[in-house]
Parts: sequence; structure tokens; C-alpha cells
Amino acid sequence: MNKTIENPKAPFVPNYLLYLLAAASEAASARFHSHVRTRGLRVPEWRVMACLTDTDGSMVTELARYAMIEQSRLTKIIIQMDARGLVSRRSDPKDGRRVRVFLTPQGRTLADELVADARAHELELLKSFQGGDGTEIKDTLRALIRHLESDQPDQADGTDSLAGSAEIADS
Amino acid sequence: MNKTIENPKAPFVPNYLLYLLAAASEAASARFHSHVRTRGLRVPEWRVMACLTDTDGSMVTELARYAMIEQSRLTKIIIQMDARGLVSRRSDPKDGRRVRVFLTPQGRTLADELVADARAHELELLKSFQGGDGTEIKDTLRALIRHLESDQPDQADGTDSLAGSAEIADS
DNA sequence: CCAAGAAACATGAATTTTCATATAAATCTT
DNA sequence: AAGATTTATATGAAAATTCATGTTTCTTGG
Repeated sequence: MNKTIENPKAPFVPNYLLYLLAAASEAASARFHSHVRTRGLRVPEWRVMACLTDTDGSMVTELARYAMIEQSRLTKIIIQMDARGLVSRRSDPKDGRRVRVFLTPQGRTLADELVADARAHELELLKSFQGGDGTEIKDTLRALIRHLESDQPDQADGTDSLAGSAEIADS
Repeated sequence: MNKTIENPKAPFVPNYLLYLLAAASEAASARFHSHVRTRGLRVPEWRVMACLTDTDGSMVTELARYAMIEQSRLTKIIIQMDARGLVSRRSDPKDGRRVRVFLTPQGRTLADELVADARAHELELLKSFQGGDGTEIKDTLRALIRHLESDQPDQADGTDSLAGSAEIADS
């Protein structure tokens, strides 16, 4: 049997790593995201709050990286959250370009509650999933993230499987 | 030392499973998603194409589940892709409510190319990551997805860590 | 010190996404 | 077989997101 010939019956998507990662992320988050919305927040807002519990007072650009939200989008989200009294924005006295974002007392209360809920949810999930504390899967994911972020833009041998011609499909 | 007391110095986000999953998914997909855009597709469109290489002719609702795209959004995406000549929509003769989606010849050409690129990218990634074929991480992700999809709506003991009061934060 | 450049945010217009609901076609009920 | 329900998709208005670029504030070299 020639292993280089693909089995025409084997579906692509359900065995594709990038799909599995996206699907796992979605499936794992679905319940908690519902809970977040129940508490009156959208998911990106929850991400901002969670990040601020770690790094209160960080600047917009830092927060954008940490929360995985594009900068101009984050700016708009933060402005709304400011208007709702969840965060406050103060320009950095040392550098007038920077805007530092802080949880308000009200924001912190909500954030702390949700982080507690998130921790509880995570514990239950890990317990019911494989009984442990998730060390294994977390280590794997962290390793993957580290590997991917340690830019390996091209193969050592110059191979670049993603550098074909770029005709776009137009009608 | 009391293990029930959280270490105030330990950041929440970078050790939170749901964050690790989302971050891993993002990081793993970033390069390939750029490639997809280079080829004139947006990410959701690529997802549709990839799914159709597996299940050409599926109905909108099925495709929505498979591609993890909400139905009304998918309908709009498909209409655009139809206008671009990438897919065609035909109503099911057996059931007039259903709309079946097919790759056009042009769409299939592009889809096949991108799936080949995706496979190559995946191989390189897995090889450079841990040398293997990804069996381990894939099995873990599949197990997690299965576990999450096998609805475990409540704990057997009635515990539901996500069922608090639902005051929303308004100004 | 000044000009040039860079960095950090903000903004606006075009596009997409969301959410609730409309429409249409099957299926079920009695 | 008519009416009620359910299923499948489409639609419209409001809201969010994207992308390119504007504005302001530092930084740096001369």
C-alpha cells in the first residue's frame, strides 16, 4: 500500500489540527461564555476584565496583546466599558500617549466574581475530563504556544509550503 | 500551607485552560490564515470550502455545525461565495426547505489547493513541534471535544457552579 | 533646540456579525 | 385533510469589527 496516496474516504476537517484546536476552544468555552453573557458582558469584555485582574493599569497596547484583541477594537470596547463604569481610563503622567486602564470598584467586584466562577468551572471541567488538574494538557498547550511564538518564519532548508502564486478568485 | 488559599501573585489568565485553548488556536492558525487571505478568502470562507471538500452538497444547517458558523451568518457568506462563483446553491428536490451547497469547479480547484496547503502546513508544524504526527495532541483534543459535547449539563449532585444571580452591570 | 521619525491611541467608513423574526416547506394531529 | 407545529433558511436593523489612516505625544540625531 502506498502511503503517499491519500485515502479518499478519510475526511480532512475532523482530523486537522487547526480545526481540532478551534473546536476544542469553542466547545470548552461555550458554557462559560453563556454564563458571562448572563452577567451582562460580552466575551471580549470578559477577556478584558480577566486580564485586568492580572495586570490592572496596563496600557491599551499591552492589554490588546494580553487579551488577544486588535488595538482599535479594544479601544472601542474600553470606551464602552468606561461608559458603563466597569473600567476607567487615565493617561499616563509619564507618557501622554499612553492610556492606562483600571478596573473601577464596581468592575473589580464583577471581575473577581467571574474569575472565581471561571476557576470553579475549570476545576469541574478538568475533574470530569480526566480527573487531574490539567497539568498535562496545559503543558502541551503552553509548549505549542511557545513554539509558535518563537517565530520560525521559514524552514532552514528554505522550504516554504505557504508561498504559492496568489491569484484570487474573482468573478 | 493551605492549598485553598490562592497565591495572590499567580496570574490567572496565562494558566487558565480556556485561555490556553484560545491562544493555542490563534497562534497555530495565524500563519495559515494569512495564507488564506493571500488567496483571496476570508477565514470563514476557507472553513466553508474545507468542509465542502469533505461533505459537498450538505445543507446549510449541517454546514453551519460542521464549520462552526452560526446559520444566518453562514447563509450570508454562502450567498457571497455563490456570487463569486465558488459555490452553488440548489434547493433539495426531496425537501424544498433545504438548500444544498456545492463547490463549483472553480471552487473545488481552489479548495483542493488550500487543503493541500493546509496538510503541508500541518505536517511541518507537527514535525517542528514535537517531531511526531500529532497523534497525541490530536487524541487529547478529540477526547476533550467528545467529552464536552456529551452534554454534562449539570453535575450528578446538582451542583452548578455557573448558576448565580444575574444582575447585570449597568450605569 | 528643531525637525524627522516612531509610538500609542483614536477615528471613520465600509463591511460583517448578531439577534430576533419573517417566510416557506414539511410533518404531525386529530 | 385542515390546522397546528416544527424545521430550514432568509432577512433587516442594530451593533460590532476591520482596515487604513489621523492625531498627539514622545524620542532621537544633528
